[in-house]
Amino acid sequence: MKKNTNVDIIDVAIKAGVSPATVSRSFNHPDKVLKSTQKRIEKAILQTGYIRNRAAQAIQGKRSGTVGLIVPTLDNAIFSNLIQAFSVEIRKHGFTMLVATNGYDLDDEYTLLRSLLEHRVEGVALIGHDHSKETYNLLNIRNVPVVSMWNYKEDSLISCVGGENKEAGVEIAKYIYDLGHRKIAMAFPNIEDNDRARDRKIGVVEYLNSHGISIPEYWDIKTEYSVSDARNCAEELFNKYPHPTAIIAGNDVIARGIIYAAQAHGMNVPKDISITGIGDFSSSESSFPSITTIRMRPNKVGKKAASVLIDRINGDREAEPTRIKVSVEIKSRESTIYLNN
Amino acid sequence: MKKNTNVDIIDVAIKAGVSPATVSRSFNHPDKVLKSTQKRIEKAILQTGYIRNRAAQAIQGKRSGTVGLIVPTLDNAIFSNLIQAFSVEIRKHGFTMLVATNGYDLDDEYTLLRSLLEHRVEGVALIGHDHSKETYNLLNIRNVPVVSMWNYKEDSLISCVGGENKEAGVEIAKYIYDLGHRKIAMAFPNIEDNDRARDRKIGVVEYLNSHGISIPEYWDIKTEYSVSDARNCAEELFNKYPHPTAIIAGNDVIARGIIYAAQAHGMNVPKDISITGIGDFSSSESSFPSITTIRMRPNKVGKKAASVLIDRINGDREAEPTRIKVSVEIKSRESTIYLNN
DNA sequence: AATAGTTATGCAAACGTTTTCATTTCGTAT
DNA sequence: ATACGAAATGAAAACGTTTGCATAACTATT
Repeated sequence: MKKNTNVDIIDVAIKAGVSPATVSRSFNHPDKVLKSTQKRIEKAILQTGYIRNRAAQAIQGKRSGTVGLIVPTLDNAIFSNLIQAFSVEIRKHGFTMLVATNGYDLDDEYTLLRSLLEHRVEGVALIGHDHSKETYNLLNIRNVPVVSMWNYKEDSLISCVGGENKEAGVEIAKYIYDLGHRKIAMAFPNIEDNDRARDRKIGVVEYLNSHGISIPEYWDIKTEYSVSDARNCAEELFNKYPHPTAIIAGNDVIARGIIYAAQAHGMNVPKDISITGIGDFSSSESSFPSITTIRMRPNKVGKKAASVLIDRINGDREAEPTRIKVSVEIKSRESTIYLNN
Repeated sequence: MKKNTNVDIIDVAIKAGVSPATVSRSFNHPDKVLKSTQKRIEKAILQTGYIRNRAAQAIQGKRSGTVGLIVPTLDNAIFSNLIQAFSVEIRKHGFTMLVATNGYDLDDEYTLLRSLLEHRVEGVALIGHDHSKETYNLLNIRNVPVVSMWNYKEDSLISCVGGENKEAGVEIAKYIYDLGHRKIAMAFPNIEDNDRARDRKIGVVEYLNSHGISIPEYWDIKTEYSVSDARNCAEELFNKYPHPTAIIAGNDVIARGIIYAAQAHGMNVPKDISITGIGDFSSSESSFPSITTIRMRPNKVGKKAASVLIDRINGDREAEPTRIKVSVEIKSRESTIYLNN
């Protein structure tokens, strides 16, 4: 079997009896090439096993055919739905996705962004609005099309697609409050450098405060974004402190961990304790008990963010940021119950 | 703020008072450049805001600094752990990852592979050994370093890192059999084009058959790889057919869905029914009940596969495939119980 | 002090495309 | 048949690096 790492556009051109320019045009501006010529070129491509070289294309300074994505982690369900939707949509438009994870570290994010720009991605997608000064600066200087996913902010510096996380916090707090709960705990991750979690938590706290409820320190659980850590933290609460009648979790993954902890502790969810999430990831509806949560529409956000990004890539570089607010909505399910005493 | 999309290696060279060649060398062969010269170059880079152009580097035909990854889906926990580990390791060696999802479609996979090769990835990682003729052919013709993750095969055509999935099937079946279960159901996804699932299922069926157990059609559940579909399928089983005392699921995600179905049906896991997974994903240990499963070490596989791939990128192109078997091991947890009647 | 060997740097030719501009070909109206 | 505009194609320069070869600047050896 002959190895052909080296067949180029010229070989194809010769085989097809045309010039390299025409072959190039048949890829990039097919309408400018005669149908019959295209056929000959396609045949030549098949015969030679040619694979076009995007690097050589990218060097022209125009298109690289790639977009970059930086997410905190791939390790759990949190961003899975979102990324999958984003990836599929991006692909539809002929782009390939470069992915990097920063482990919630903003300095690392800057390095990753640089690395993506070295590869001349045509656009970049990030999560949320908490990014380092350097990151914003670099995006601005290079004038890269960029979209932030997962949190809506009406005065964001960059385009964004997402729900309003503070509103999500308010909604879930209101829901729990309206069910009659007054002894309420929270479980949130570190809110520093994480605007989504911060906004949610602020929403929850502000709503409860304004209704005369303040959450004591020992009911203000700090957890990582993982089922296991959430479970551990919740178990500590159940073992050491008075039990609340409801726990508001920062997202569905955390909620899940808390539910496991409650069940392991012999409690019934929701009879003994109501637990809520935020996010509505794909398995939240089918778990048992299913999780009462705020629907943040990860699929819609991912898909929409992809098209916003592509529009900006193809469009006006100087335009105002595009900001799309995806409505949030309470999904009432089995993990919560009306408190009647 | 001035926009500088266009500063190149020559600008840096001028600023630093050296030739472009020296700047280039300071990136790629720093040992060949005087320390003091490097300092001047670094300073010039900072002053100009230069970001090197990997496309122009890639065009030399040597390094692109990227590797490609094709996975069936990003949508759930199945590959999350694996990809995260792979991504982190790849990054340590200065590579950026191009990711594509094929939705378990092998024809699509071929198209994606082509697309990755257009971007001149230096290596490719795939899942399992079921790939189209065209895919194998293309990999061979282009002589791309490649590694297959998640399934070990001693005579694989390409390098691989993973556990022996058939063995995993045998182990879990043996475990359930040894607990005294004889009325056993299975829940697997479509095994066509999916060697991992197929091998597991074969292992289960062969072991049980050789011990005189055959699984009736209505206990041979076909499900998708999702919590929700698994739950639906299991609910159908519970509603319509005699109950088995144990269900062997194709992976932990499916097991989770079945557990939810059982609980929703008022059963206690494991008292009323034992349920097992395969895989041991990060949340399997901390769920309630925790899942008895086969540990397939996704983190280790991802990390190891990354280093195998990098070794092959840097090493001998004609070498025999590297095959690394990651041991599988039963993790006995709460979702199973000894059957005493 | 002269020579050989070593190290650091520069020069210029590649790498494989895309695109502008020029040219040819074709169809159509006269 | 002739001229004209439109459509298709070709020629060649450009994109921003890397690298082999040549040269210059040292170091060490005698």
